[in-house]
Amino acid sequence: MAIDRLDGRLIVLLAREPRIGVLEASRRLGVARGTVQARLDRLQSNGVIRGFGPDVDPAALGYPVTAFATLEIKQGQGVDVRAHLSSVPEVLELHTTTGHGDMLCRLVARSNADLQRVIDLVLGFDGIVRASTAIVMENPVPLRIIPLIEQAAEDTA
Amino acid sequence: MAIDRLDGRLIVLLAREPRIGVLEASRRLGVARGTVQARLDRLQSNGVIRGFGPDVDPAALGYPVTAFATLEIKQGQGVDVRAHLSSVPEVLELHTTTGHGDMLCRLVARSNADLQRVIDLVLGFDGIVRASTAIVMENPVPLRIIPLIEQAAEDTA
DNA sequence: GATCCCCTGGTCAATCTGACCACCCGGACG
DNA sequence: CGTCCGGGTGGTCAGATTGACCAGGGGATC
Repeated sequence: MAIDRLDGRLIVLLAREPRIGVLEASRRLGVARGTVQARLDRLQSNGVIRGFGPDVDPAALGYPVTAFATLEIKQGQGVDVRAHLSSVPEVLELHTTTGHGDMLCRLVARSNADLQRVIDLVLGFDGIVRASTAIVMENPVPLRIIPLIEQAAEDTA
Repeated sequence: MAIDRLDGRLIVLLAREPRIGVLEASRRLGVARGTVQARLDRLQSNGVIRGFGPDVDPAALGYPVTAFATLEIKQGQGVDVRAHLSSVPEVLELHTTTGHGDMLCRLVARSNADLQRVIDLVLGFDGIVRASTAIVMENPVPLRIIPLIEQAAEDTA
């Protein structure tokens, strides 16, 4: 979808200060409130903005350990493995990929020791041939979207 | 932090229906509005809920291709590599990890062809010895937090 | 038994929302 | 050249929500 500079500024503004309402946003952006409302509606129906769900920190919840596991799947077991993995709460996301592994998943655990339990849970399923796990030490760039927004806004404009 | 069942239900409710306000949430949960307000305040100051930023879909922005790159870094170049990667908008997150690679990053691109440009951008920096990229085909489990919340709420309770 | 913390149920003024409206502008088009 | 149309502007409106209070009730703890 076309994201112009105003859309970009609006999203960035919302990302930086989620609490501000439509009215305040319109003041900051120097446009009429109706404009901001219309843009927001459009961005949401476009699917550019999926929603404003709470941003939960697993670490604060007691799951400070993050790891990525690359899984190799037995031919034809894909569907079952997905179902299995999606039933494990500690699996935060799962992707099927090209390359060495067949799937990549993000895990969290209460501790390094607890990670063993989680990995056992994940692997305790027929259909997974091999797994290799990388524990996250630092997170120099936390999941972000602002720079991409800004680039998209520039590109379109 | 301690997350009891009420906190859990509150977060899940907010995650499912971000639009509802404190008042409606209190009705749904069957507690007083002040209680919900107090819980929310606590969760936010605890850092359990980081905020309510817009949930932006890179695909809808024109970046439908996602990939994960495992990077191997030349000894002592870590800091510079991080700075370099954080300057690339298409790098959505970056982790330092144990295991085969030294870093893992999530990339997006406008197309498979464009991914080449992004990878060249990422690798166009002295200090990265080797990189292996896995393109995401499907995303059977999109980044989620609800199941973990529910488990954490039960564990504490 | 006394104390403390949390939740309850109520009120209040201030604010924001979502919905309208008439009007104006620039670009596209016949 | 004139017209149409989408988008932005500035304004109003009633209704809903927020954030701030308060006194009181329980339950848990010591």
